[in-house]
Amino acid sequence: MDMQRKDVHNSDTPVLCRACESRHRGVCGALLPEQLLQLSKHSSRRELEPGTELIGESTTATSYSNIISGVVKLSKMMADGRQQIVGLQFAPDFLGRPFRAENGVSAEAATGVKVCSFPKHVIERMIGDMPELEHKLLEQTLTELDEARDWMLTLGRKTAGEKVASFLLLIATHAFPDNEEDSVTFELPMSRVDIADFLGLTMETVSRQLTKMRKDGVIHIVNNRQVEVPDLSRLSDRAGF
Amino acid sequence: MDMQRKDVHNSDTPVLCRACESRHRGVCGALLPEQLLQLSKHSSRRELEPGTELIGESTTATSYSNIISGVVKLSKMMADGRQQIVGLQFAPDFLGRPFRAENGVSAEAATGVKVCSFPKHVIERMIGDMPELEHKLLEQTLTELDEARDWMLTLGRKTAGEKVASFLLLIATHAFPDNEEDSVTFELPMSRVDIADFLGLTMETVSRQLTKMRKDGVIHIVNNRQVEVPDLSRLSDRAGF
DNA sequence: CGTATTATTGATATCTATCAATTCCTGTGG
DNA sequence: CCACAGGAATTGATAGATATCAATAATACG
Repeated sequence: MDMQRKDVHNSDTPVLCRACESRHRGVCGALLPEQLLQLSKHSSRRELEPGTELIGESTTATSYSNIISGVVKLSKMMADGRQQIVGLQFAPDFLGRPFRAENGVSAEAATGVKVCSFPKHVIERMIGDMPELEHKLLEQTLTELDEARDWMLTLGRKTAGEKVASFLLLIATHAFPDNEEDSVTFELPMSRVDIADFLGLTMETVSRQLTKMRKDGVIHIVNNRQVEVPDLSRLSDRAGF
Repeated sequence: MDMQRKDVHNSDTPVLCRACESRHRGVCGALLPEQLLQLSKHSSRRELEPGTELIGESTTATSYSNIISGVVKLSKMMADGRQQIVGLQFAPDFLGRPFRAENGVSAEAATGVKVCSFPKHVIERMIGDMPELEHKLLEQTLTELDEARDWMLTLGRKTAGEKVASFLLLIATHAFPDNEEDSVTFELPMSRVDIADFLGLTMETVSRQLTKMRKDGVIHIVNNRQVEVPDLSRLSDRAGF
């Protein structure tokens, strides 16, 4: 079931969208050129530095965004400062919660991020008019729910070593969604502290596990951020699959 | 925004639904009497013993259900047997994943459970016809996603004591959604092993933490399953809020 | 009642966190 | 291009929390 619509005549497509990498992906993929035009009238593209906050944990969102490129981290914090990253969002994910007053999580650019944003009321009206759009939203939400539950297993039942391997596998598969090779090289989208906050560990434990995997030849650490995995199936084994 | 429709004339309502506790709740609340009639032609009520499996982790679901009463636990298992409960579902939650081939989780009756089930294709056709129904589904999915992320914080960053307190609080609030009192007594819907699998702990640790809370006067354990909480705010403090 | 299951309690082992140095990158200015 | 500063990451020593293994106690059930 392919929801994407290809524009036969580019002239129908709004200027802003014409060069957009996500034109046919994510929620925009569900829109007709005419609807896209409507939306694009109110939308704006922004580039965000790593660390920029997009959404506060208990603020009411006034705008929604499509991620064009980069990685956004969603996190929750306890009163005493303990933090847990509850999800990573990649292009072309949709960012924001229609019909929900509070967000419950804060969203922050992990890497440099390009987004296309539009005001809350515009998208909500369009959703009311277009079942197709709401369907797309349900699809993404179901996917996020599956990912959240997968990660609950990781957080609750895996050892530190398995957790770190699971994280590397997650990044590797998202960086190269349809990779067929055994070997991949990729850039980690975040610091050791962030990785620890995603895995429910400390920075030191993450570091030690990375070192261990390096010594065992499962990974090669090019520099702090670049990692090479010579054999994905060995990494997969380490992740507990 | 109240999605429920009250039937002015009961005569419109199908016999099966007339006495149903969930008639105006969950997905059924979004349906008109005539649509309800359509659905009820293919639906059947079942009562399930504790421990009955509703959905297998990697099986394709052929039917969907509304929970009328009781608690259903959703869980994931690793190859070596480690288990993690990734969610609890209470009435009037909807059980099943439209548009998704695999379930990814297994569902099992934690307590005795009453459900109202209908075949996959019936509900999927109705969803196509009724945006309202899909909206309801999106709402529930968003709620489940929020709950999953809350629990990720619990699993990743809370201590054993905080985890057990969080669990008791979860059950207390679901058993009595609009309780105003300080004090509540309720029945735990599952065994110590299950609680441990939900919290990412061992049975022994759960037991020790319960004993500790009992000695500290935060809870009173009537018997293995019955728990009394004299002061919910003290429990709340223990949960890390 | 007596038996089987479930839960508690105890002793010890193991894993991860914490605290404390280094060491390694990265980026900047000479 | 090199030296240096500051942050990020690694490594080491130790403490603390939870798991594991084992025994006992309580509860549910026939």
